[in-house]
Amino acid sequence: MNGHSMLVNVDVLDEEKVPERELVVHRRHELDRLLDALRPSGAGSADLTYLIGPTGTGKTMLAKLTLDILDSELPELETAYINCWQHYERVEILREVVGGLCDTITHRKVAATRVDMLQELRETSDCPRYVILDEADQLAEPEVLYDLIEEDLNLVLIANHEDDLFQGLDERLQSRLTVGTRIECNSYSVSELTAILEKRSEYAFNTRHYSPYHIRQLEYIAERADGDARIAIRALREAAKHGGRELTDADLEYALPEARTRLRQKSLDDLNEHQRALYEIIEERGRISPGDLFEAYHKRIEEPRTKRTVRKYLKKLEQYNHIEAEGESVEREYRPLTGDG
DNA sequence: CGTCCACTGGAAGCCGTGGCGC
DNA sequence: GCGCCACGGCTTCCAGTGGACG
Repeated sequence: MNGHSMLVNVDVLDEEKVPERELVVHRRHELDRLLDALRPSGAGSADLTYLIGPTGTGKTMLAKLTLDILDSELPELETAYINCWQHYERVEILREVVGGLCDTITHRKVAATRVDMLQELRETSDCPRYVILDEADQLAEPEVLYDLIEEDLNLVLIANHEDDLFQGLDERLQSRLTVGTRIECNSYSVSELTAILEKRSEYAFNTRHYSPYHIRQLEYIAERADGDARIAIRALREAAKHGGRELTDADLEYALPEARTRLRQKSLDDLNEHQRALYEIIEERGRISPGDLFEAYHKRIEEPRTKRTVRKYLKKLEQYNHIEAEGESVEREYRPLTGDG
């Protein structure tokens, strides 16, 4: 890139970091809509907003950025961000919500029952409160939504597909949930992704002039990223780390698969050795019955866990979209999921 | 049909850890 | 420093489900 390409701001190429507002190029409309939807209108009625779209389309970024902006406008508001992949049981979610919203360093952190926590929420309700439930379609017990909308909270639900969100809910709750604002984040087009990358590299490399060659490179990354901004941004970062003063095509060829592996690896890192062994076996076999899987796992690990625990691990792997379970009972089979999302 | 078998996931109990009050 | 106690990770036990087989 343009003579001296020094990476001056790595954070800009961190797909996890919430970017500055001016870095947002292709979600400005959605950002405004979300801000409008969430800004306290005075009515004080509980609000419900949906952010729907595939992975890597800026949903989490939008939600977090919006709360940052609102927070700077009205510092007294309280917010909680919860990723439902990490926490997906009813009490867990409530605990996180209470922890985030009620900064009362609860003397009784004990009080772990649902009713107690709802009570706690009710007692501390004088300022606007916002709860983001990310990956909300992963909720094991969507009834928790019922608890939350009862409590005059502003809920932002993030999910890939809206349908998944409503599965297995009783009609009463379903009709309560259909009233919210829907904001869709579709997959980025190649030109949108290119624009995002241009903006990012402008800040990351502190340069404003691109050679046509450089633009062409960003385009190339964008073409290969499947509309997923995380992959694109990560790839640019890997390329910058790999390359010298100027990015070469070889840097890009290295960076693209590297970005995917890294992103995948990052979620695999959350697994413990048992979960990883199970995943590896499933990946090696391609397709395996629970019995064979347990047997193979038993051989591979020195101190294997019991079947019951293994089942919990497998459930977790399913939650994380690393594997997929098919069929029931004796016909059950596990198989790996490679593409993400 | 009834019985067996493989499998899932809920419930309860065990135990080590870590925070808290004294 | 000591004892208490809740919590999380794990196990054990079990009810429920659905295919296979006599």
